Amino acid sequence: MARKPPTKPRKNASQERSRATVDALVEATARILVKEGFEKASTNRIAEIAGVSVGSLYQYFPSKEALVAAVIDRHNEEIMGIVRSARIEVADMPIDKAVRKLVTVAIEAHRIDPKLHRVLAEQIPRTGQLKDVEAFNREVHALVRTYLESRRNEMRKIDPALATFICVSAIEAVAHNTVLNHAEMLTEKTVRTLVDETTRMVVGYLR
Amino acid sequence: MARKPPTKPRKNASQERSRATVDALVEATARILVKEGFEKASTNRIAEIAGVSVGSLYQYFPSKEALVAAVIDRHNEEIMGIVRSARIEVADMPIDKAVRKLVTVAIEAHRIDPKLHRVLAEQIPRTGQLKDVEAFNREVHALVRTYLESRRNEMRKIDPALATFICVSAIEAVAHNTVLNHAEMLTEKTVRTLVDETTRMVVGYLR
DNA sequence: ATATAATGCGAGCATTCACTCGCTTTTCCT
DNA sequence: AGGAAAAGCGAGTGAATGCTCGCATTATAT
Repeated sequence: MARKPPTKPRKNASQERSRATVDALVEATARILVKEGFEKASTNRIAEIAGVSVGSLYQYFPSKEALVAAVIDRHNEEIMGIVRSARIEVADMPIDKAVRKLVTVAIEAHRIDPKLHRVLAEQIPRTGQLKDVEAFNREVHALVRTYLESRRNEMRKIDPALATFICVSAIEAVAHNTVLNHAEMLTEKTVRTLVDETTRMVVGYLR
Repeated sequence: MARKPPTKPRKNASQERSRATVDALVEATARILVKEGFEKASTNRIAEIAGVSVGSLYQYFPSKEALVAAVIDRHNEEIMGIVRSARIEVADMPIDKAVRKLVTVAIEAHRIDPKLHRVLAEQIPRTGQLKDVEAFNREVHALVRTYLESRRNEMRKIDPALATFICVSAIEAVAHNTVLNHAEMLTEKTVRTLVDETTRMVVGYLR
């Protein structure tokens, strides 16, 4: 992500300034993606919005793709933060409570920055970044699978990997479609109903 | 889709020739998308592969986007054909049989042209075409909802629109992820297990 | 046969855009 | 203070690409 130094930096140098530049670039990219869409996100424009020159941009990001990847990563990292802590919180809960929590978290996670989420889902051609996204996906699966394995006694006999695949697919799809279709017009009540129903489906399936 | 004629055609003229051209263009677009990806699909290249000149291309398609949209439409139409006939077939079945059929069909539909499906899902920036895809989506929902409404007596008390949303989301997600992750390495047995499990989840949820 | 419309052609235009490079400014270290 | 490295600059380059336009070829009608 950072530049390849021609020689090693003597100390930490003025890292402050450059980190601010990097942040500004990523932030500008995200803003353009949300407000004007992927097509308008040219490197020149990103640099302009970031208040930085194109030259500086290329000092920190080897390509436009890398910039978009950074935005995706930042967003995914935010989501994973929530998911990871939910996984911990859920560790000692019985299945019905746990599933409810996970479903809630899934919807919450998708609601972090719905506009950005939408752009990432609809407009970004996944080329190369696929590996990163897949990694996050695998982590989610692993997190859920270990939980299910720890609660085998509350469940019917079923392959944990398979159960994970089905449950995660279903939960994610509901969360995803909810956010995409109903955008930001989502009442508390609607969300609760959705959570109730999805929980019911998943719990009913597991045992 | 067709050109705007400067004057009305006298008869049906040599429509044969032009229809062949249009077909060749759409087919070439699909082939390039599958074999070389979206980025390589320039209008010049599409024309070249179709054995047609760029000029002719623009006689029938006002833009590159229109060409891609045609490919998407053709693919969606193929899928909808299967789904529509499944809906009819399912009309008089009880819920468990019907759901099983619909789940099977969902996976089958996604398996029609997995490579194309993957490219469309991963690489095509949805800009403008959104409306079309949304229309297909709405039709699927309508098809399922009318079925559920006709079987209300076999189900617990539940809002049909909500039930449709949850079931369709879940089924589509399983089908989609199955095809995307496991590509074309899918044994009959695996598919049957997947169908069994998904059916179990959905039927259990509905009643 | 001749006129008219339909279809097809493809070199080239105009534009966009990712990216480079030579240079200046800022920061750090001694 | 002075020198070196880090950070920043932005006009310019080269390549790609969507699309046009004037002309050529083929089909249809009279």
